[in-house]
Amino acid sequence: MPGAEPLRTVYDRLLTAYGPQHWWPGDSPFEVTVGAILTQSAAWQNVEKGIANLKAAGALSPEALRRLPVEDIARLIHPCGYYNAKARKLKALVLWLEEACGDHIEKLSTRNTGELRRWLLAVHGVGPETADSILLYAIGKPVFVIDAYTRRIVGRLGLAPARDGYDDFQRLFVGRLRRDPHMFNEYHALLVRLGKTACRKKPLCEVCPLFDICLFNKAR
DNA sequence: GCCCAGGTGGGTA
DNA sequence: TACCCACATGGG
Repeated sequence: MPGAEPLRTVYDRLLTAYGPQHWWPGDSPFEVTVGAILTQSAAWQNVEKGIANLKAAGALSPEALRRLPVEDIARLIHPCGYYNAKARKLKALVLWLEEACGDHIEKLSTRNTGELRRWLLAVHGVGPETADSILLYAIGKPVFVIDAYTRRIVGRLGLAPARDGYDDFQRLFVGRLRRDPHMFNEYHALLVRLGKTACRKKPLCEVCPLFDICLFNKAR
C-alpha cells in the first residue's frame, strides 16, 4: 500500500515498546459505548468513577438509563465533568439503541459501516470520534479512531498538517493500512499510551519510541 | 492558581 | 464554512 511504511513503522515500534494495550476497557459493548460518551474531553480516571457509580446504582443498562430522570444520571456521572450535558447525551444514546437494535449492540455488526456511522452521527452527543470509538470498540468495525493524541503525534511526525480535519486524518490511516479492526484497535490504544506518557512532556522525549523520527526533536 | 484530559453542539459572522 | 464558546471535574 502506498505510503504505508511510516505508519507501519510507528505501529511496530509502539507495539514493541509498550506491548498490547487490551483496549477498550469495559466489560460489555454497552459499557464501552457509555464510556465513549463519558470520556469526551475528560480524563479516563474520572470516567471510571462515573461508570462505577452507574454500576453501583444498577444503572448501567439501556433500560435503566431510559427509566432514570436525567438529573439522577447527572448526579451519578458527576466526576466525569460536563455531567448535565453528558446525562442528556446518554439519554439520547439509549433511546437510539432501542430503536436501532432493541438494545442488542452486537446485532449492529451485520449492518453497513458507512450507514451505521451516519446513523450514529445523527444522535445528539455523538460526534466523529465518539461514533468511531463505538464502531470499532463496541461493534468491531474496521474504522480508525482519531483523537487529540493522534493529531498531535501525526503532526509531530510530519505525516499530516496538524490543522487537517478529522476525515483527513482518518483517510491517512485507513487508506494506507489493511482494514483490520484488531490492528486499528491496538494502534489507536498505543497512540493514546504514547500521548499519555512520553509525548506529553518534553523531558520524556528521550524515552519516546519515536524520538528519532519526531520533528519536534529535530527542531530543537 | 493554572493547565489539560481518549469532544460535541449551538450560535454568530 | 469557519471560528468561538459553553459544558465542569479532578489530578499534576
